[in-house]
Amino acid sequence: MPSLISLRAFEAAARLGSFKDAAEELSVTPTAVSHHIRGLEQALDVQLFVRQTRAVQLTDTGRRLSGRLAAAFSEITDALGEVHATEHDLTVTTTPAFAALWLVPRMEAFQAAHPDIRLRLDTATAPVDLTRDRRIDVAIRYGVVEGPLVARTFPQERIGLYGAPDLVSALGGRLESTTILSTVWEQPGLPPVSPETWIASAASDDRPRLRHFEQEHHVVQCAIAGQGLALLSNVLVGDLVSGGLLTAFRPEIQVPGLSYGALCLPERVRVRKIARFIRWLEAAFDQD
Amino acid sequence: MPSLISLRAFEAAARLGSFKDAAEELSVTPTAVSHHIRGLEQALDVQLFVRQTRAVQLTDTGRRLSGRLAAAFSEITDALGEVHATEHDLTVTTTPAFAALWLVPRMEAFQAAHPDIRLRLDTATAPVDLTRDRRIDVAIRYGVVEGPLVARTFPQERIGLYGAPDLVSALGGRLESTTILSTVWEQPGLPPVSPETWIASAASDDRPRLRHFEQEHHVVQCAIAGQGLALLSNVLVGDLVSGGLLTAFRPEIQVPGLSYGALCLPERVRVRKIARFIRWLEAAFDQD
DNA sequence: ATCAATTGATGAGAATTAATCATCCACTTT
DNA sequence: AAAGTGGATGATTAATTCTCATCAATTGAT
Repeated sequence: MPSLISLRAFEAAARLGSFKDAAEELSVTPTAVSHHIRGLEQALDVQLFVRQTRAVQLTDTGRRLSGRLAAAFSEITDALGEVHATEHDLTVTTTPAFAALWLVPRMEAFQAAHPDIRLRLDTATAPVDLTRDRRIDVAIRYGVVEGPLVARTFPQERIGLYGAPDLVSALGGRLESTTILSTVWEQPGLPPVSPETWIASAASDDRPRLRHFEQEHHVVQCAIAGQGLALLSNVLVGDLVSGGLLTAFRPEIQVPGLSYGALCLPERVRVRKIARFIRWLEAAFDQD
Repeated sequence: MPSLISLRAFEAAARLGSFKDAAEELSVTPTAVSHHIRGLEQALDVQLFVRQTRAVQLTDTGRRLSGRLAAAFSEITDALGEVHATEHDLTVTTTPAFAALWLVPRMEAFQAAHPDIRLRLDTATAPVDLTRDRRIDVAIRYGVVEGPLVARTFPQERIGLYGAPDLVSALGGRLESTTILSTVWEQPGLPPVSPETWIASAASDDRPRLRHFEQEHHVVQCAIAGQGLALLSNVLVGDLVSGGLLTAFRPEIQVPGLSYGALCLPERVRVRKIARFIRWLEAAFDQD
């Protein structure tokens, strides 16, 4: 059997119709390709190319062979790619807000710590069934943690009011003249905290305006723009507070929220890339 | 991309479940296989085998990869085999009698002259349509030579009576007491010579018995056994006469027969293996 | 018409890969 | 306990693969 390398050289030359181009694709010199193809022709005792001046042309036999070789090599490439993807690509699904406010800013650190794992984010809004869609490796969910999927629940969040620093200091602890920005939750029971809850916790008589958004993300943007106080989880606003974009309004009043949890199929908890990611998640939560 | 050789080593090891067996299949030492697979695992950063004592076991990933690699390598092997077959296997179809009496005894000489061409004989009795069945390269036909397929017609045969030497000398030129053995021809008009024609040519009044066979081959066997005189072509009996198995009865009486011809598709006359075979056929006919 | 540029062919030598050798190791069998 | 088995490892050798230096045959541009 002729060497596989010469077969690959032939396949590339056949596909590109040029030894020179094949050589370039394979990162070798045209000489190497020429040698390989000549050797192949001798080994098979078959003419594969008709040499013309400054050009080569496939024979019928060469064309038939190259077609099948192309299919075989592409199968090999695909198979290797699939292995790499399933071993080294990690797809995480989570809410847009958690992704944007917590995960994305930390992804670079994860990549630095695990350069061999490529993190892919799935931000489709519909809840994903891990048992169905095997392309998802890990889901980070908020609140309800049910079924056999739990891998790890992270510390309970605390919910408070956050606003742009200028606004917060201008208010001086009074809510009367401002707006509370909050999110409309589709799932019943989520979250356990509403603007009213917070006001009750603060034992305040103020009656601020209320504004509701579909997307938690928008709540945040609005708050940063100074248009009101956002009712948000400490987990989500942590970076924004450290960055000086937001600051807590009466930080002593924090209502307990729910928890984030990382979920994956039980049989996959020990898959290396998944175990690594969850371990990294734990450490990152602990650092907050 | 990891080296194709290590992929092949892995595929063999996966298929056989043993580095040692894979090494044997590939005609290398187990050490080489071990090195390759380790290198592959490092290149892909994936574990392919779980090493146990004196045994290895595929991981899930390894199994998936090896399956696809096996398909790819088998495609490569098949493609190479097909190329070799279409280039170096030459399938000839002809009549059973011509095959047995003329071609087969000369095949060895052809093989010696063209060791890179493997001659295959198709002795199916039904006439073959070369335009339909592309597995047949050359047909050697008798008599009717029609259509666009003619490659070469060989010299006209002569038909005479042949018998075992003892019988022929015992007869002393008289036909009365013997039997004429001949073949029943399915195609009308073939051959142009019947026992009656020969008797007429000999201007003989003898009335020998006649015996007809389906197969020309059987006529020959019967004649060799001394059971009568066979009406046969000089082409077919040439070797038997030189070998002393048969001898001509009244050799001066020879009726002209038809010709054998080699046929192939016009566009394939110049294919190397076909051209070589036909050239060899010509030379062999000339030698008779 | 000349001269550079392009594509491929060749043979010799360098560089890279692959294979082996010599040893180990962890068991299993006798 | 000794011998046998299947695999692992590192150093060394063998083999393959690639490049370099040159040629050759055109084509296209000046």
